[in-house]
Amino acid sequence: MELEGERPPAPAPGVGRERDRPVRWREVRLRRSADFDRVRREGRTWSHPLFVLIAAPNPMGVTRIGVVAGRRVGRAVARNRAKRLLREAARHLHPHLATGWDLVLIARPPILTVKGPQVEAALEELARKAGLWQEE
RNA sequence: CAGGUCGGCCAGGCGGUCGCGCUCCGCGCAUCGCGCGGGGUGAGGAAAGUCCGGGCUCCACAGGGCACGGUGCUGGGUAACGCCCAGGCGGGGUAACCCGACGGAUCGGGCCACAGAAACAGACCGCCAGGUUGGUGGGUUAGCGGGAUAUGAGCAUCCCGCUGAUUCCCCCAUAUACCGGCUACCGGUCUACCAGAUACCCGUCUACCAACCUGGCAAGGGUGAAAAGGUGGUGUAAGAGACCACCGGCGUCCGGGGUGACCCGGGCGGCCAGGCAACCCCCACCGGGAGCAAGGCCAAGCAGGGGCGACGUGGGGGCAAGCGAAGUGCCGCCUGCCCCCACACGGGGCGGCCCGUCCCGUCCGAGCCCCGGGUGGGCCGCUUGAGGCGGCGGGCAACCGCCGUCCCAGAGAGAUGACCGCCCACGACAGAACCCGGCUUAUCGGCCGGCCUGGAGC
RNA sequence: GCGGGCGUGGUUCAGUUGGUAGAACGUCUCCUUGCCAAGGAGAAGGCCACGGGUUCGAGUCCCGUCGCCCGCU
Repeated sequence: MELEGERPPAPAPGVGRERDRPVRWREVRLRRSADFDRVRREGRTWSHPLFVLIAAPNPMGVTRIGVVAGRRVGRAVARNRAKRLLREAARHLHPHLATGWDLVLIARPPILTVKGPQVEAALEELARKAGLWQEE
């Protein structure tokens, strides 16, 4: 399912491969408003009915992930639900993602109709399209 | 048992794997801090909407008046409320029970479309009295007169006219005779006088209809959401609370009950004239402004520029320099700086205005406006509180007091999720962001209790 | 957290002392033209966002709900 054509720059080399270790989610979160703005301004976009993936390279050697659910998704309960599903999927699949990227996941309303594994499958599909997927 | 009504409670549960926020203990690295292991704890009845009320924090705290906003039966509860409890009154329901912005309409302004005579004061139809003018049909029958036919003449027969407005019949008219309907109209039904003379003459009495005029009336009709107390009687030309009886309502006074709203009984009064104050308004009571992005501390960083802007005046004091032939003293004059007082002006506190008051400033300038620059990190506030539970006591209750006991989320891109198994029989509305008390709205289903109505059985 | 505004025909908007809801454009029918457009004549189309209340009567006044938009910090 490798996508041909132009591809984002290769991940920074020489980063340790510690995929066996459980990911410490709090260390790989994208937190600052400036980071979100930078990714959405400079990054490339891949979309899926459940959510949208935006990716931009960073020079830090780690892959950070931010999660967004706007008012279109629903009220507070619905937005929390959407962000939890996206965080859980990202946490599980983080070891398979290329390093040195900042990712933003934007929830769409249909995500409320599915369960966890479908979100993980959708994230894997988008990661493959973006060329960020690394088979173990 | 069925239906109804009111109140209270629960908000899927258990187990396993991988994860999250906070916190405690131990160990390790070891400056903050980080990592590992273990324990504890972790969203709601509405956390929601932000419709009220407070606490807390900062700003401001002589005060007065006027605005503005809110609340609106009474008493109580409370930190406070527009909330709650109890009671009163009004309305709904067979009942339990539920609902009610529920002060004032004889201080004033305003509004009440259309219809209707009139919407708060009146007369369209109508009823009554008086006056003026005009009118009251036809038939039959009778009388009288005339004529025609016929005859000697008459009677008789036929025709016409007049009279009896009244006795027999018919028709017509009449919105207060009655019934029905599409209701000032239409249809149907009923009634339409009395007396008197010889229905002849004279005279008298009197009825009815129409139009108009003058006056009286407010019963009835019709309009409307709303029209002047209701029923019966007296009374009158016709009528009317004009008067009377009973009933209903209003005002006022007295007596009684209640803290009070209000209720009960009695007397008196005129029946005086509606509704809307979620229209203005009046009355009573309440209300400073902002909000945890409040506010405080630490660290880091930066760069300033422009515009508007009040006239100042008088007095006093201190210091310094100069001048008055001389003088480190005294006095006077003058200049500069600083301070105080009074007045004027400008600005601010003072939330909208005025008075008043306090503070700052008046050309080295208070304050205001515009442009530009830096930061957007950390800590505190931050959860022990009008707190939960249990018991006792007070109170009809809301609630309050005392004692005991418990600690029960504190995040900061923002913590409860993912997967599997089982059970109940499939899980609704929905996520804390400073904290409480209420209200309102959303909500699958289940449990418990009080009361009411109906039916059945003992 | 605090504050403000708006929901009316298909669309854009009016609508004051509360009294039968209007305009423009659009739609439809007819006329005009060989045909279309323009033009002329006429018509249809609204539970005034929703639910209660006040009033005889509510688009309008009061309370609540929903949706959309804006401002300040």
